[in-house]
Amino acid sequence: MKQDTNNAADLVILEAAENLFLEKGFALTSTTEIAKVAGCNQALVHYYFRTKERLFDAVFEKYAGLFISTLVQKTEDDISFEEKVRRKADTLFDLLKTNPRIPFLFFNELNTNPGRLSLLEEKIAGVSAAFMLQMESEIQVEIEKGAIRPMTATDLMFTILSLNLLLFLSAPVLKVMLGMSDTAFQHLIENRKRENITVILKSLRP
Amino acid sequence: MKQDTNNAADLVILEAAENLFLEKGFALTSTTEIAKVAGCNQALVHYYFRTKERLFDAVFEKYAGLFISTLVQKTEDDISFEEKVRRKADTLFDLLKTNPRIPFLFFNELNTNPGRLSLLEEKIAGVSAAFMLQMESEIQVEIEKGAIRPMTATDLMFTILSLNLLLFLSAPVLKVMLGMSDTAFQHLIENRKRENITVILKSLRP
DNA sequence: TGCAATTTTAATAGTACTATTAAATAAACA
DNA sequence: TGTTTATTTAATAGTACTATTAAAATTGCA
Repeated sequence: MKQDTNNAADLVILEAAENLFLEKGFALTSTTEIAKVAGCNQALVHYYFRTKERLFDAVFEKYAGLFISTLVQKTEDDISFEEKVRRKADTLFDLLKTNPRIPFLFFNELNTNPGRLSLLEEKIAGVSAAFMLQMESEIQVEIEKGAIRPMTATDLMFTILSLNLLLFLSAPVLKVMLGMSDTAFQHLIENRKRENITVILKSLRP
Repeated sequence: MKQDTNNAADLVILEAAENLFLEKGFALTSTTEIAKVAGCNQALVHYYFRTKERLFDAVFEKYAGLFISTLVQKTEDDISFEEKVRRKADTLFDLLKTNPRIPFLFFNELNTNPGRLSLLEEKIAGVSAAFMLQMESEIQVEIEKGAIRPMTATDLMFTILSLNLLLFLSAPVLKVMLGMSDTAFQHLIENRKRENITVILKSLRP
């Protein structure tokens, strides 16, 4: 592999693969191209990862872990429910801003390769159940106080996810449609962040 | 082509292609497979459509037209603004319910093949501008009345689209994650329809 | 019926991709 | 240094796919 880097070859390959998968998805990315971007022979990709599938799994698992752990992260205790919701949306938004192409990759691959679902399933099962139960009970308290309207934790999480995910899923379309520069688009993103949080918080109202 | 149908061959091919594209996307669908599903020789696919790309464009344009025209459809005049919003969300939801895989196909292809964007762009340009202006002025009236909070037509449309699109984009994931039967999933969908409309209407509040 | 146009097929050229293998090179180490 | 181990490459087997072509089958119609 290239001598101008002290990274281990497998990491260089992994990074090249990651970028290409994020750009074009699994099907349209070839190991030949990954090798070219990584600056090595195509056989080396297979030497380290055996199959293109395993290489993809490595990328997929990395980000699945990152997203899931962020989503189920417990917020501080000594803040209001509204503030907790705000922070949850905020954290998700920032994670997406740093990894804007991940939703595309996930939806694409989960839709085309149902087998990948089971991989995600086992990863999510334990952690999410605990988190959702906790949230459910907090919501129940708020409802009984009359602070928010009747709803479930699933309802709320789905709203938060929908608003934030779709922004980044549609980013490439929006950029072209609105003929925006990258900085103009950053502004739109920030505006929409505020709008998303507004919608989420208003949606709680009794 | 199969003799047990009186459909023209090109329509049978188009329908087969449509189903496969919706199931697996452009890249993972081969003309060989399309032919097999259509019950004809693979060369016939190329005889009628010349390239796989053109065949895809036919499917893409059909649904782009359907979705765009539904989205910019003017609602009746003699109903309240809130009712207009409700009906817009309602119509979109029903369209998605009838064509649940279209969002996946669109996002997938617009993300992987940026060239397709220009095709969509010209289709959308004229009609959407007029619709959005109309909506913008109606919103302005409501804001001045103090009936709704300050917001733009883009804000509102984005909220409506986010909530409804993501439900169907994530359907395959949800089905597996929640281990649901098809009928149980239909229930979830209908519940979420109500929830979406609730969120949208609450988000208008001053 | 017989001819012309259309539709369908078999065969295949050409390309690209995944994965493997065996050989070459470099690193580790005693 | 010499030998073992790990890394990298060139070569290639094997497969699948798009698109074309020429011939066969079918259809429409004079």
